[in-house]
Amino acid sequence: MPELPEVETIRKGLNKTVKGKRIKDIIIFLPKMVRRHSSTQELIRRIRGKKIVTIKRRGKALLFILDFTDVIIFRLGMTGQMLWSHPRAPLRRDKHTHVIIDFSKGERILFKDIRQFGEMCVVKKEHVEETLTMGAEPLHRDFTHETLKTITSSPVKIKNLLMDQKRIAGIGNIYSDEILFEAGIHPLKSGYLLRSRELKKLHQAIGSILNEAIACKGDTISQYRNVFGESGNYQNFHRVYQRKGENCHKCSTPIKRIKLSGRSCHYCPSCQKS
DNA sequence: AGTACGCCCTGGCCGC
DNA sequence: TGCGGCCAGGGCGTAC
Repeated sequence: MPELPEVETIRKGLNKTVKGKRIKDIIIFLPKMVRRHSSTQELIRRIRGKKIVTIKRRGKALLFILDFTDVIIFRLGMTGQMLWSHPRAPLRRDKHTHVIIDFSKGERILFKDIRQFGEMCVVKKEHVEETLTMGAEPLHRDFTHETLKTITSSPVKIKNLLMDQKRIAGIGNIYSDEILFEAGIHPLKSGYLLRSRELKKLHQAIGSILNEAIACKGDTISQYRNVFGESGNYQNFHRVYQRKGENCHKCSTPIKRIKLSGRSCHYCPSCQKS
């Protein structure tokens, strides 16, 4: 389940491997992975022969900036992977490889996705934002205490606020649980009930947890791998996520798990007060 | 407006 | 070495 830290790790790997290179061809094995296009032919036509200027990230989306006007947007969904295959390596396509981007000398990027919730599309640079409709970037310098205060001025439960991509981009189920534990805030608390001190802790926790996870090269619960096929390490440092019944590291109270809007939600009933 | 829930989808796991 | 049933959830659509 790639969230911001996993996508950021993949982005770095892509910039190490295929930045500045020209796309020789793109092969779509599963047409439904391509969204927002009348035909895959149209998408292929716009990508083939183009150079990748750089790879950026917006929330959980990867942006391949092409010369001169287009951008390829990839969303990895739950189980999407972007795997780099070095030049002259034998092609290893399994049934979950839905898209292959070919460079020269057999160098490739494989877009794999077991559950097929991922997607890709091509849009003009100036249409990226309106296509994604995402909120604030939590690691950007303009994500201030005031930004967070505005975002959380709502009766919506704080866990849902953090996961709402239109408010904050890139935080999913794992990191929202971890961030709320770190900030000592109960997941069911309404955003507008947060006191100034809690907002400050939440703002700090968003930065520290996401950066810590990036330093670990992401979180490998099951499917996540970076472009080199390597796992991340953050799963070894979970404070609450998938630790139902285990003791809280701070107070030894068993971690609770509840359902919220169809998603599992983990927290310490003692450390996280409503 | 906020929330619940179904849908897309596959693999892992459980019970028999 | 089955097999049915359930679960995981990102994002979106729909219903209340």
